[in-house]
Amino acid sequence: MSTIGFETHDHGACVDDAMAAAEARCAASDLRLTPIRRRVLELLLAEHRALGAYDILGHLSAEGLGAQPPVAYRALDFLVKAGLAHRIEALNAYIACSHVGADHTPAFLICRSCQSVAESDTTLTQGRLGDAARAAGFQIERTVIERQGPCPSCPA
Amino acid sequence: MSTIGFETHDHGACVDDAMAAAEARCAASDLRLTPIRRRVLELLLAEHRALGAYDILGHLSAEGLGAQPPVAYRALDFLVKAGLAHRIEALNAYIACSHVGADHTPAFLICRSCQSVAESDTTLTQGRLGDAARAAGFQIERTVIERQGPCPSCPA
DNA sequence: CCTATTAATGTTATACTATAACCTTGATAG
DNA sequence: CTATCAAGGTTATAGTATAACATTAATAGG
Repeated sequence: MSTIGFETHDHGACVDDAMAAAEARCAASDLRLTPIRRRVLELLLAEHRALGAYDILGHLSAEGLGAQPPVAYRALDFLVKAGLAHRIEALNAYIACSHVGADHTPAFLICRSCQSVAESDTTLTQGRLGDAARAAGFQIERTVIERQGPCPSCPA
Repeated sequence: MSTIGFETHDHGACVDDAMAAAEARCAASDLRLTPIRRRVLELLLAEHRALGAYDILGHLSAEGLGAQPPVAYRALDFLVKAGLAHRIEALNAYIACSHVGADHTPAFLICRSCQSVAESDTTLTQGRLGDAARAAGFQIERTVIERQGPCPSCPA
């Protein structure tokens, strides 16, 4: 299991790599990374932090890329469906995926102060919780795992 | 690990037991289960299903117990803080707790068709995901685990 | 090349979710 | 009995999300 988000790192390279991975994935899957979608992904990648749809929309409209809510929501929906971003349910917000390419069940560590988000890529929970679900006759399609607390950089 | 929600059961007794447990907990912790709070808990217990704040408000206002959003949100906040109900983040909705008394980390199985919710009481995930969090210097205060899919009663 | 078709974007309007702020009422303790 | 505080009442507004329809752009087939 790897965790990305709270370590210091070469963020420029991190963003470049992620954009390259996104390009590759879209090319391979015949998905279109249009200017708006691309820009939204860049905005999300710029911070390891969850951004609301209206935060995104603010940036877009400042850049003349669209001023109405559907513009932001459509781009975010595309990125989420394409596996390039995740929705953080507990915050009604969005974050770029840190593990593009892997078909994964993400688990997030969310700072309640600064809204930094670390993504733990894990399939480990599938085991026992999956057993309980199967016992109940329930077929899991989507899993949300979000843990909140103070991050290493914020006061407890 | 026990799962409550999709099995058939004596629902009258289930509700009665839960109300009794809630009364006991409030008495023991010096919490006030006022008429509105009590009624909201009853409404949540009546179904093993997530209800939105405005669903609750609709019932309350039909019964003359308050017509404005804060009435419902305050009661729901109280119940959640008291451990008598949980918020389902993925649905922006609320459900009665199935394990009153236990200090637990709930995991939910949520039907995407009928919005039935089963609560799995589990501390099992604490282990490995907790390790990852500790390694990242992250102190977990709250955990959201929500899994969605078709339930046994709904078409896949 | 042209045009039929589909995907994406633009736009308006509105629905749904949630809380701030302030005031009134009622319970409780001293 | 009254000071204090918790709960509830009310108005207004903030924040999140989508339906519906018009327009434009990309692509494939002729």
